[in-house]
Amino acid sequence: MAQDRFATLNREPTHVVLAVVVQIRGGRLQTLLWQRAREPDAGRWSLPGGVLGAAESLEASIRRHLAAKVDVAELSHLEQLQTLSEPDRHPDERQIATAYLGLVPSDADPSLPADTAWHAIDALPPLAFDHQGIVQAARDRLRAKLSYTNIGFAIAPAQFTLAELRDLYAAALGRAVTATNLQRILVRRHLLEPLAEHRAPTSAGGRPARLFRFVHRSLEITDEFAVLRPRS
Amino acid sequence: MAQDRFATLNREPTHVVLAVVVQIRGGRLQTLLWQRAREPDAGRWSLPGGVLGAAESLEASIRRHLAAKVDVAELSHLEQLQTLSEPDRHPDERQIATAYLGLVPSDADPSLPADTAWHAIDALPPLAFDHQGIVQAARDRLRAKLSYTNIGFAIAPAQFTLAELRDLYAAALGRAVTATNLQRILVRRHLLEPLAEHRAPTSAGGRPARLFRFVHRSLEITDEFAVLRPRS
DNA sequence: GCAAAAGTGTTGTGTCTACACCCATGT
DNA sequence: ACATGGGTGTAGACACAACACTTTTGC
Repeated sequence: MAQDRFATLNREPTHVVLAVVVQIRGGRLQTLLWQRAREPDAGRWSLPGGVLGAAESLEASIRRHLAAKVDVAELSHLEQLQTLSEPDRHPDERQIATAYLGLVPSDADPSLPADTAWHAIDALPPLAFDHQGIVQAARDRLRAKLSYTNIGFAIAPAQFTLAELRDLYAAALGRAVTATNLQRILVRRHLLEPLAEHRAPTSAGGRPARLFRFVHRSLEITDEFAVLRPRS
Repeated sequence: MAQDRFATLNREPTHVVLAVVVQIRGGRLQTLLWQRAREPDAGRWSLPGGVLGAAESLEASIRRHLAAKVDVAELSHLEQLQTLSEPDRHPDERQIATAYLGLVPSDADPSLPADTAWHAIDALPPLAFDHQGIVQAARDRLRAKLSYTNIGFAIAPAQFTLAELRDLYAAALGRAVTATNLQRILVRRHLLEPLAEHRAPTSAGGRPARLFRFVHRSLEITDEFAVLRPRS
């Protein structure tokens, strides 16, 4: 295949890697954006990333580029989203872009360079190029996976109360979630396990909340084939 | 981003596009493979595809390359799977590959070139490069989407009996499926609609089977957010 | 005691699997 | 008539949402 030749320009397009780095901050789903200094689209916010190196994989590349913006050790999960290739997606040159979804636990607070900031996904500024659609795809992917995988581990701290986890799920899903049912679903599926410790109540009083943690801290499919599956 | 420079070789890798073209033939899930004529991996079976052109999108490119193997009009569905980028995935040169999943309805029988043939996915020959894993990913994607989308339209003919559809689902899922429950699930979700016509029984007798068709013939999510969703 | 927050019990509903039973045709 | 394959009825299991109720704390 590599030897095939056909009658088009032989110049390879530039391959860039982008990431939608998502964290729940202040009860809202937010993503990391970087303000472009140069044309095209100077001044516009865009997804962090950069050009793929000659000897690195896409995942290694996005980790390398993100390291300039955040502490990569804070990334609890990273997965490939899609590759964009419309010939006119970049005004100046032919550019292929592979987008990743990265998740940061809600208790991390990485320091950021001056040109980089968190933005709420439901109130984004105008974004450069086709980045708006990539962010929406990332949000949809996260929402879907909250339903059939254990991906909650990647947005939550190592330990948390159910009320805290409920707020994280509610922020990610964009709708109210009850702690009661959330607990039953996640415990029934063996995603969540209770710890012996409790969290002391605030000055407002209330019963001390039990702490929980996710059983596994890497992605697992927990509800495969919802339908057309035999009982046993 | 495009202007960024860093201390690696500036030569862009070759970008190829591959497709796992899937059809159910003879009650088995099969995929289209092409026998490599040249080194590396000469003689090995590999996924059809080719080099991305300078002015085309990935999807346009895979359609163009597939046109050399099958009648592209037979493709009922085409979606991007993933992009592979391990630096050593090709022995001779740096190569990025974007893989697609293509579906062909079971009643199509496209004519094929001499170097191309259908192979049952559960009994593949050794494949070139990392193509084995791509085929598995394609199969898993199809199986999952049969549960929560209307993707059945893409493996089925325009009209079919429930017994025929059951056999297609069974072949794709790799497990027994009952026509009774399949009908109820798909009719309840308004994916399937009955037609007035019936199919005449064979010489073996039996009640004439009603014909059905899919309501929509493009991909739709039909069972989003199985969990944590209010009763509405 | 009372407010506040966490946690449990329980009921009802909808979706699915499984299986028995009925229907329509050819020979 | 009876074999063959298509189609329907129905019961039971299960997972889930909803909500009332109980528990444990601070003030």
